[in-house]
Amino acid sequence: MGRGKIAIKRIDNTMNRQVTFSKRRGGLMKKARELAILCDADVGLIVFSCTGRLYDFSSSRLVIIIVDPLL
Amino acid sequence: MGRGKIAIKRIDNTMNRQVTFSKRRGGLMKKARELAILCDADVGLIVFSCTGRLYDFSSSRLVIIIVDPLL
DNA sequence: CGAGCTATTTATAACTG
DNA sequence: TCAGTTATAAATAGCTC
Repeated sequence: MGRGKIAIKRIDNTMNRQVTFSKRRGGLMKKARELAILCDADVGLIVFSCTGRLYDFSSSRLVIIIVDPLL
Repeated sequence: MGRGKIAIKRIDNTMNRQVTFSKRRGGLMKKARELAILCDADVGLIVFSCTGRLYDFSSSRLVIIIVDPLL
């Protein structure tokens, strides 16, 4: 989606990769939440950026336990 | 997206909810995989349908361990 | 029903200040 | 860099068979 079509492969340019990561991470989280609400499903989502930062979403009946993100 | 706009709240009609679940689950899995590839991130996604069926995606460096889906 | 079809909405790639 | 804009690609709600 967007002004150009992109192939699904690693984005080489670091800046573009960071920007895409931020935007798509937000979109994915939003859609995870919507699926949980619309369909009464339990959804758990964990995302680690390549720099090791953690982002997550979990619906109310689900718990995500991260034991060691770096292993 | 689609022919009509929908509010983000539980879909009451069972059949519609099942159809939406199937479609959106597929979309969410696809986007999780794309984020992992495009941005070199680790992504883990778990979805339980309201009937308890499990669907998941995890990128190569991540392992999802389900201890007990029903608890 | 389940699989496929589009009219629309939504997400987002590239652009801009 | 960074938040905001916009043109376009992609997802999908309701429909069709």
